[in-house]
Amino acid sequence: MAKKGLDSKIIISTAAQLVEEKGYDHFSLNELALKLGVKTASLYNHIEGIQEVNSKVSHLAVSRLHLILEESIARKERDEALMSLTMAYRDFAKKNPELYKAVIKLPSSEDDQLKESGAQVVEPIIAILRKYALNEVDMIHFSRALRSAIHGFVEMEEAGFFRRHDANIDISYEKMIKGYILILNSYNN
Amino acid sequence: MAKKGLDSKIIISTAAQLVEEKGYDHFSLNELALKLGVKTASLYNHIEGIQEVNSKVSHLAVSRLHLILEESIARKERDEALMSLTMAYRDFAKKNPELYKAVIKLPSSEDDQLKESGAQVVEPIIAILRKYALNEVDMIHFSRALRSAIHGFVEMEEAGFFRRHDANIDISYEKMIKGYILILNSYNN
DNA sequence: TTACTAAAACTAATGCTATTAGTTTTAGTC
DNA sequence: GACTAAAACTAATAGCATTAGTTTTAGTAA
Repeated sequence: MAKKGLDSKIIISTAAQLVEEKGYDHFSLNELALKLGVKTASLYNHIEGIQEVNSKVSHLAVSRLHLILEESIARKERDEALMSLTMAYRDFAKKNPELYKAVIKLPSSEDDQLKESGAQVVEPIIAILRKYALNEVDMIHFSRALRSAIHGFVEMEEAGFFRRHDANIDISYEKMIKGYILILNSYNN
Repeated sequence: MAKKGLDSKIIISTAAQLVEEKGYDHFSLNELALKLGVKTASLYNHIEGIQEVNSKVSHLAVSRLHLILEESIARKERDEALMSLTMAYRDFAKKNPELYKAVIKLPSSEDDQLKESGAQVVEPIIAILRKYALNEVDMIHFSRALRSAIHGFVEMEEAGFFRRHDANIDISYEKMIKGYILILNSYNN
């Protein structure tokens, strides 16, 4: 019963690990406590409840995605940067499918947090778009469409919606991105 | 304790109603039984378990969406049909946000069922695309991109990701769809 | 070195959840 | 009117999140 040196950070990163191992929908505080070598009730010395854990796991997921997106566009710009970012995004979702599910679940309650976290994914996209000749409003319209396409694609792919045909799925994705790049370049320059 | 005349159909449609009322994540067999005026255990005379209910609710959701998509393209074709279908899709998701969540959850276990249900949404889209000059493979690539964009958009909108700016969200959607129509028409004709 | 305190662990209990086993009632048929 | 199978029931189990109350620990002050 010695103090285990638990803190919120260890709890959340272990939770994220558990989410990836057992699946987002099968995460439980019991298993989390077990993995931490602690009784379930003891977790409540460090957390408010399970929804706080879920929320923080979502923020962790977004942070990791953000990091990867930033890395993907380092020393790149325009078409090359956009292709690199979108590939890195899908790669992240494929390597961390269960954790990625947490990204879309950022609880809509805590609105300010949501804004900040949402911004983490938009930010590198906007950074790329600034190198094209779009006005501010069109940039937002375009970024929404692009994020929709990327997120929609990786989620539907993971859910198994794109299994049916013999059309190669990597090519589908690449063609989709190239379509966006085409539209982007048509704005002028 | 008279027989209540329960059957799978009534159970599933009531479940769908409950999902919409209480939210997809707060659905329970207890509340379902309560709403049907029956004890929870009695449900098991008609269903295997909760995952069967979830699965069938998903199929119901897809069927309803399919119906609406078919209606939306009746007596229309090409650009007009595509615009109508995509607007109807988003409309459905906005009017039935909780039920729409069931659409993406078609359990990946039952593969054959999944193929069939997935097909229900692709089918009317493919029907429209046949009027354009795409070959079979490009049609599949394009339909994947389009479905990704539509689904991604409505899900991210519902999750609250598009709240930040003053760019009008309806216009974002319309511009996105018009982008796809532009690409589609560029294939030739 | 001892006493005190607050944090962090614990045990135990509550009320949800889905599910199963066994029992009683009902509706329809022979 | 008796029989049968379906469909309701009651009761119990196991797992879940959460809360209250208790004990232990680590660190500080006397």
